[in-house]
Amino acid sequence: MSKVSQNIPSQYDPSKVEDKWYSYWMEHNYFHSEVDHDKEPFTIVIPPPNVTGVLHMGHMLNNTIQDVLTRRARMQGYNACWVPGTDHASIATEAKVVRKLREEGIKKSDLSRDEFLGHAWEWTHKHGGIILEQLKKLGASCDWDRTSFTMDEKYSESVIDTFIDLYSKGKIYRGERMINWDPAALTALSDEEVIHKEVNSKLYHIRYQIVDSDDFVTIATTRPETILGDTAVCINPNDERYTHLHGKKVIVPLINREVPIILDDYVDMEFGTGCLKVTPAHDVNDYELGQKHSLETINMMNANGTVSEEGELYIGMDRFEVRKQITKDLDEAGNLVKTEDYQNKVGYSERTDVVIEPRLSLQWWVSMKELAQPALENVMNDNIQFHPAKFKNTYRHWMENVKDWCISRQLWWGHRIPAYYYGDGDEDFVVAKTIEEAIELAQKKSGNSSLTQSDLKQDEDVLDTWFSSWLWPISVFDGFYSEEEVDYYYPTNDLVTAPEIMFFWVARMIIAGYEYREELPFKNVYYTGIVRDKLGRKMSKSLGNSPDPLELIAEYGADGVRMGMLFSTPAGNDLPFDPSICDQGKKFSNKIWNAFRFLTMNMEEGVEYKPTTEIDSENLVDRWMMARIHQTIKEVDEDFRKYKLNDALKKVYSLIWDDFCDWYIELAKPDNYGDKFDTQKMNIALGMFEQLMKLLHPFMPFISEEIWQYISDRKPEEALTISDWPEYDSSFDNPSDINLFSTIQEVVSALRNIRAEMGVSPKEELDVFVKTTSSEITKAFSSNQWILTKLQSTKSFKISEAIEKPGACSSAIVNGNEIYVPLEGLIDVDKEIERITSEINRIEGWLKGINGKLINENFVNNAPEAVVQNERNKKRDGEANLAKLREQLKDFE
RNA sequence: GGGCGAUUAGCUCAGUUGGUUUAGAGCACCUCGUUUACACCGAGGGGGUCGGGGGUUCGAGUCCCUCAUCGCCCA
Repeated sequence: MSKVSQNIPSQYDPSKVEDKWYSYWMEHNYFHSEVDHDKEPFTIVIPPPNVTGVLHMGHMLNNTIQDVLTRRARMQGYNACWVPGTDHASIATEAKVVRKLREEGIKKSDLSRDEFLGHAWEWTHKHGGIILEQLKKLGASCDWDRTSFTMDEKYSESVIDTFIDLYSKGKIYRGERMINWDPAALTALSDEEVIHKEVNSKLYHIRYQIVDSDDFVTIATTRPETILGDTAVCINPNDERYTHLHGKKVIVPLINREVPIILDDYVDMEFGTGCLKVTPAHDVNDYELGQKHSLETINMMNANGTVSEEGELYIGMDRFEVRKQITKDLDEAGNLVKTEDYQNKVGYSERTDVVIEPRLSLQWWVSMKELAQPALENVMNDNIQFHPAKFKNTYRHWMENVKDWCISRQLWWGHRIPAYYYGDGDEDFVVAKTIEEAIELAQKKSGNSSLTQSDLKQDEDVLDTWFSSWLWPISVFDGFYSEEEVDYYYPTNDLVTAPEIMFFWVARMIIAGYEYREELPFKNVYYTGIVRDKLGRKMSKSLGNSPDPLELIAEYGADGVRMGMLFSTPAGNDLPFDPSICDQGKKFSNKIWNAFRFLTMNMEEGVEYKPTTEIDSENLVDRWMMARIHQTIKEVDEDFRKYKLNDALKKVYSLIWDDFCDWYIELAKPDNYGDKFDTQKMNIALGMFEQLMKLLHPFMPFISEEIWQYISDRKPEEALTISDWPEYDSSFDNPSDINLFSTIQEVVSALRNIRAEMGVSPKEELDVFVKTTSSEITKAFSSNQWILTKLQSTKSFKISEAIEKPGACSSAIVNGNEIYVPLEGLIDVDKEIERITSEINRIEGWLKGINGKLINENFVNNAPEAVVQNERNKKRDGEANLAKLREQLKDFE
């Protein structure tokens, strides 16, 4: 090291460091990966954020974790490849573009499809890169050359080809079904895009007159407006209350339509009145009843949620207005029996947050049952591991009850469905990649060889966004058209994502993986928690309860934010976020910075320092520090294997702060004020610092690289980010050194404790006597006495088994060794008595428990010998200590 | 309504196959302190009997049952 500096500021300033190193890493292409069959790949594909989105706290957490995994793998020598990219987010983006156009006075309906798409692309190009740029600020070590977008040309082609393939295999079909309709976005949604919320509604009891009778039946409904579409009333055939109604008809109020009373044991006799109104066009269950009993379906609602012509009344009125009005009208007509408060769950659109309408509609579907099989099996048998594993249950439940997937969306932004219609019949269509192929197929299917391109009309709808995202781990490697990359990088290693998209995305990627590569898409899925605010609400832009990630980075540094988030989030647990947790990260940065700064202040001008791990084998402190480093390497590796990232970080944190800063550096300080470090001592300290920076780098890449580069002038190929991950070496991991040093630490703590309790200043020189339990301990303490005297100012320090307890003194016991500190004139007798008495009480309580066990014959006879022996040892040591304490107490009485 | 998971110090969480002490860590809190980096610091300290109840066991925060509260998923 040649850059000796006396003028490093005492406050670490990340803003001066982070951009510099990110640029350096980019400049040297460290994050780029190429196929290299001599190296094992480590691959992560990013969960592609919404192309028009901006970074939120969830992204911060998620991408920090991916970066930690990627950086460590890179250091371990894997060919690390983290593929970034964005998702076109059909509904969300289209909604934003429509809103933007509306603000400019343009209605979507006034534009042609192509014109609209022009605006959408413009928007995408303007906003699409923002979030990826923000990830760079966080330090994300993505291979930016591989940045993908779900609507890239090649990617789009794979989506269309997949559609065609599944259609040809009979796994995609077109059919009229009950779907979830979003009356605001004017599109169908999949089941997963519907959020069920508990709401306070009303249950309306409405009576229907029986035809040719003065009798009535009363039904209960939360949606009275749908009576416009009623085509039956259903009762349970076993319901004796209604036997007299079998075969009768009733009159739908207000519109006076006669509809049959049907019998079906689907009806729950306990619920409401036991009579169910049936509206086959507007309720999933009613639809099935309708099918079963061949009921008429009346589609009484328009796409935008207003009443249609078929509704006969309230035509053009909004559904919720109608609910109010019809209740009033029913009441006036004498049909409203009562209204009661009622809590129920209502489906809302994930994107637009409007109430979903069940609606009968002709859509495209993926038949899921068969496809889901391998995806279910390979998670349950742990071929794909979930972290934490508890999510397997949720996954299984969904997979076992999987429903067909509605994939068509009545939107323009996305992958347009490759179906071409040549007539009005339900089957008058073909599926083809191009219109040329479509013509050929259509001529064949219709038997009409005169069909031309102008007779064909392509489906107006686009595919669900997830129908493209499920190909992500394959398509980003061009896996549908070339084996070269996908063969090497696939299956990927880890996927880091939120549990909330387990079904939307994770499950479907697994399905696509087995369908198209007969192989899992990733080996591990790490589910992050949800970042919440103090009130437990999910942080979101719309709620306005999320801090701006870039401002956080500006305040605490990317390292500080990364560390703060990781520190407080075990895998799968929600993170109640408070910006102040980043403060701990910032403080840690500063601590590291100052530890390093202290070393530089102890360097001699003109000396060439060479960091080394060749420690002074005579020095217990060196041996102990190396042992702690290697112990930590081992533990951290184990934590990574279990995906316990926050445990790993805590261990590195404690190694640096507690072991290295609080003990190692303190003991490395020169004896005399103004002296500099001895060169070899400095080299060792720097060597250790290097190891620490390696362990820290995945978590805090910037400060670790900064210090690494400061320690020595490094060539580009020597950057920390591509250096070797430290390897555990058991020859350094010496438990007896660790034990001895811990005992010495306890002696120091005991002396500090005495000073604190007695109000003795740290500067006051003490006489210290240590009466040891054996000659081995005496020897060990004596040869390391310098450690004790360096950390405690002493006049004299005597160690022996034969120490006679001096007169008035304060005392302590460490592992049976007695420590005496004569404090003439300073001793507060009452305080000292209290100290000893409370210790005696503690040990007596402890021994009581132990004796209780040993007296119990069942314990002595049944417990394993080692356990019993251990209790006996505890009893022996405890009693010995007790005797010593009682002896000490005597002197004060 | 069905399923899953949680409930350990003021807060956030550890606690491995039931057996080292009267249950650990970080943050917060209290006391002292400007000692050769760091007050974004150092030293010391207080604080929980592990949601309630019952059971299994020589022994349970750790296994079983039950109740309560909270969260998530599904209908």
